[in-house]
Amino acid sequence: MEASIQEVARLTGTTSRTLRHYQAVGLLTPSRVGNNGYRWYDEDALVRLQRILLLRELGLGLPEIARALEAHDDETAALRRHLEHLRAESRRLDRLVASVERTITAREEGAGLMAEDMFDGFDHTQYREEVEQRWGADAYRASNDWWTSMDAGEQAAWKARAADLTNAWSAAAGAGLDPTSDEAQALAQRHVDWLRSVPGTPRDDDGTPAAGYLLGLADMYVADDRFRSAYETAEKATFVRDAIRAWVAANR
Amino acid sequence: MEASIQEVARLTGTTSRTLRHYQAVGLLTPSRVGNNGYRWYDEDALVRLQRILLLRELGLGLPEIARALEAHDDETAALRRHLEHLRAESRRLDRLVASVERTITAREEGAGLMAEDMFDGFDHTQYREEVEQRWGADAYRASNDWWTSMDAGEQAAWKARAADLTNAWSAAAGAGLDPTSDEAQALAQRHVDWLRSVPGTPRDDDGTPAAGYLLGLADMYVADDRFRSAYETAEKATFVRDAIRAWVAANR
DNA sequence: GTAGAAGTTGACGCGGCGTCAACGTCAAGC
DNA sequence: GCTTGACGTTGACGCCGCGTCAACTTCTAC
Repeated sequence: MEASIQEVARLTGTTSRTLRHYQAVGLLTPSRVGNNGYRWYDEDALVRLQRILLLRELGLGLPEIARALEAHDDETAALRRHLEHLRAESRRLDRLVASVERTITAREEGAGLMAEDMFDGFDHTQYREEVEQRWGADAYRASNDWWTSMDAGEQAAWKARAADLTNAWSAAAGAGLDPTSDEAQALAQRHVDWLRSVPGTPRDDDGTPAAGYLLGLADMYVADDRFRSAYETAEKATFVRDAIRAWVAANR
Repeated sequence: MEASIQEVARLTGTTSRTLRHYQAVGLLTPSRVGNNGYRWYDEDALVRLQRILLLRELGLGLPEIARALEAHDDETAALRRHLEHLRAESRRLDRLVASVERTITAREEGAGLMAEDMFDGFDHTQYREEVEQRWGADAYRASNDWWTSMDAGEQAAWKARAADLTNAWSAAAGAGLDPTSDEAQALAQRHVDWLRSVPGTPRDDDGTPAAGYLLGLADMYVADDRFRSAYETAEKATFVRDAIRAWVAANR
C-alpha cells in the first residue's frame, strides 16, 4: 500500500531528488514520514504525483502546477493559459529563426553587396555622373584593388562586420527609434568609421569621409533598389538616410 | 573618443551591470581602466560590443558568443549551429503545443468518453450480451445514476482524473515501455483503482473489480473504435490491453 | 558483525543578468 | 570648503528545476 521514495521514483520514471524537491517546494508531501525520517507515499500521493508529472511534461512550471492543483477544476484553465504562453514562445522562436537566417544570408551575400557594390553602386545609378565629377572615376578601381588584395579570411571578416552594421541599422530602425537618438547617432558614427577604413572613399583634408559623399550615399540607400533591399524596407533605408544626414549636420 | 560605462550603456541600449558582467566573463574588456577603477571604452570596444549584442539578440549564449568572436571567420558557422539548435527547439515547442491541445481536448471531450461511455460502451459492441449475462443489465443504470448525481465541479474533477489516466497510458505506450514493466503495471494499478471508485463496476466478493470484467474491458479498448481513438493508435490501445492482462495475471 | 543498498540533510552549480547594499569619486553650486 | 547628487565601484543573493557531490544514518541480508 505504501511505497518508499526509490520505489516511487522507479514507478514514475523520476528520481528521489526530484521527490524531495517537490516536498521542499510544497508540491507533494509524503503521506507518512517514519521516525527515522524515511518518506512513504500512498496511492493518493502517487496519483497526485502523476498529475504533477503530466503537467510538467506539458511544460508548466512548478508554481503554476501548484496553483492548478489547488483549485481542482482550474486545471483546464491553467492549461489554456499555458497554451497561450507556448504559442507566444513558438512565435518568438520563429522570429529568431528568421532573424538568424537573414543574418547568415546577409553575411554570405548581402555583405557582398555592401562590400563590393558600395562603390560600384554609383556606376548604376543616377548619381554616377555627379560622383565621378566630384571624386574622380578611379575611386571604384582603387577600392576594387584594395578588396581583391585581401585573402578569403580577411574578406570574410570584413563582410561580417559590414553585415553586422546593416543588421544593427535594421534592428534600430525596427525598434522605432528616432534618427537623431543617441543609439542612431552611434550607428552613424560606426558607419562613418567603417567608410573611413575603406580605401577609395572620397575624403576631406583631415582624412574623414567627405560630407557630400556621405549625403550622396545616404540618398542612394533610399533611391537604389539593391541598397534598399539590404535594409529590408524603404522605411528602414529612410531611417538610415536620416540618421546619416543628422550626423553630418551635427558633425560637419 | 572614450565613453564611460553609462554612456556606453545608453548608446547601445543595455545596462552598466551587463557591461560589468561581460567583463567578468571575459567577453568585453574596457579599453582602459582609470586608477580610480572607472571603466572606459573606445571605438573598438564599442564595435565588439555591438557584435556581441547582435549575436545575443539572435539567441546565442555568452560562451558561444565568446567562441565565435575568438576565431573571427567562424561566426557564420556558429550561427549555423545555433540555427539548428533553434529549429530543434521550435520543433520541441510545436510538439508541446500539440500535446497541450490534445490534453485540453481530452479533458473536455475525451474524458466524457471515458466517463460516460466506459459503461455505455458495452451497449454498442459485440460484448453487450456477454456483459449483460455476467453482470446484469442494470450496471449501466447504476453508474449513470452515480454520474448524474455529481455537480459540474465534481464531474470536471473526475473527467480530469480520467483524462490524465488516458494521457499517462498514451505517454507510457509512446515511450516504448514493456507492458509488464513497473511503470506500466503502476498504471494498470491506477486504472483498476479508478474503476474501483466507479459505482456500477462489477466486483468480486472483496470489492475489487472482477477479473473477467477487467479482461473484457481490456479487449474492448482494442476492439472498439471509440476507445481505440481515445488512446490515439491501435498500438497504444494494445499496450493498454496487454498491461491490464498482465496485471490480472499477476494479481488474480 | 559486517557489507551494501537505500535513506537522510546540506550545499553548490547552471545562465544571464536584476537588484539591493554599502561605499568611493567627481563636478557644480553655495 | 562643504554639501548635494549623479555616477562609479565591489560583493552578494535570487531566479528554476533539479543534478550532483559529500558526509552521514538506517535497514536488510548474510
